[in-house]
Amino acid sequence: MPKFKKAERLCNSIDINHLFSVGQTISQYPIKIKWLPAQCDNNVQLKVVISVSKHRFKRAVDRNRIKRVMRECFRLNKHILQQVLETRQCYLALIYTGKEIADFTTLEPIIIGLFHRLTKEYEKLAG
RNA sequence: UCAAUGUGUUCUGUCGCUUGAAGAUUUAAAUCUUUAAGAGGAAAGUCGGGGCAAUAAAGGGCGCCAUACUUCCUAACGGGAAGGUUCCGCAACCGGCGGAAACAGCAAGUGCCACAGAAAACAACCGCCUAAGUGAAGUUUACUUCACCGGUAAGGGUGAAAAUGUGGGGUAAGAGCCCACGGUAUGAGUUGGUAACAACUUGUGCGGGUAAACCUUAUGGAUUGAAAGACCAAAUAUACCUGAAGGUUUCUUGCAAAGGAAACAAAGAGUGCCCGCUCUUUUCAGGGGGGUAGGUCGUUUGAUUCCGGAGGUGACUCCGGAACUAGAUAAAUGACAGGAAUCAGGGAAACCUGAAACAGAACCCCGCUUACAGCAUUGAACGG
RNA sequence: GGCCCUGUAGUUCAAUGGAUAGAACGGAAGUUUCCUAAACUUUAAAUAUAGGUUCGAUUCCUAUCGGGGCUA
Repeated sequence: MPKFKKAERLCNSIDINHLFSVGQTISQYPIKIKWLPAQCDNNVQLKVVISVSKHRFKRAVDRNRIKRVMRECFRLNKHILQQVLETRQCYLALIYTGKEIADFTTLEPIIIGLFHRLTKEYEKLAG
């Protein structure tokens, strides 16, 4: 069963700053992904930040809604990345750049496509 | 339609998140299994007030800020309840009802009042009056005219606002100068009321407005906010202490052994020299304080919620019983699928299609303000 | 989370409670020119919203809605 525990979230502010300053970007409307190969002590393959801009969505209800939908998409589809990574590790930041509130049904294919692109990029970088 | 009050849809399946409890695995932590719980009436705005914490404190004054009819409620408040007064409205008078009020003091001081207007505050520009006083002229010799000195707020196209209204007396002309009836401010007394205040009697007064202008009076307020604060504590550097290794030079106490102090950087000093020994520097090891990353507590048992009874016009209070009810921290409370109830449209019906607001806890309470679909209840001011 | 400041033409700024809210740049129209630029003339355009105090509010007060800053 796909799960999403606290250990898979990126909470350290130093790591987050490093990811946003050094990491590489791929994007497809309305989602942008920053990613960076990393090394960490734990046995976790992926560490993720999910972010929605306060500037675009002023009400907290809307932001929570989008973040929950994005988290659900990541939870159900992260096996695509995990197969490629095997024992290696990676930091991710999912950023929502759209202006309207999106459904689960519209977001899921976009995220699957982005993850497939990301696997190709990662293999190019690694090997 | 508007306003107020109440309510703020719900069930099942699969997968997932946070916290608590129990059990298992293993290495203390992590993982797995079972089970329980998991967003609002405003969680929002951050506008008042309080708890709590730190800092400063022996107390007081000035300053600054806030409040301002009365009594009460409350932990407290700029909140609330009941009442009073003034104003507005319900078509005028009376009563009644509905609504609003930053509702102490410009009769303490200072400032301001554009334009217009004689004048915007110690009112004399025009007008009215020459009775009294002085001078001149005329003649009827005690009068007239003129001038000076004056008197006067009754009238004057303005303005938001022009000096208490009407009538009479009075006067040279006038004037609360006097009188009557009013208006209004205030002092005293009586009655009613806890009080604000009301009614009546009586004295004194009446040169505008503005305090959401400075200000005066009275009352209250220390400052900063959980990112407060308390505790534990990697890595790195290290004050200090102990032990081991380990020099040189100088001074000093002492017969000597030995001890003390200072400097130097790779050794120095102590004996005439060497070995040895001692000290210092230095190096290593251990301890150790403060403290960063990080973590724990603060943190959810409280001015708590529900039920019943009693008191009070009411806000609210008291008594008894029962219950434990989110606790995240780059931030959980979700996703998908299928129903039920509500509303709208279509349809004879079965049913089909669509809609469902405002909005997301962050230390905790009490209020206020603002937003709000649908449903329910209540109200939306009259007689003589 | 907490604490502050601020809102005026399209933009940047003025205006002691007092006449029709002013200036610069920009916009529009015209003059000039063969055309453009420059220059000149004219013109449109604003007090965030809603109440209140006052004779009168951009200014004073209250609430709401925006914008910005500080605090780790």
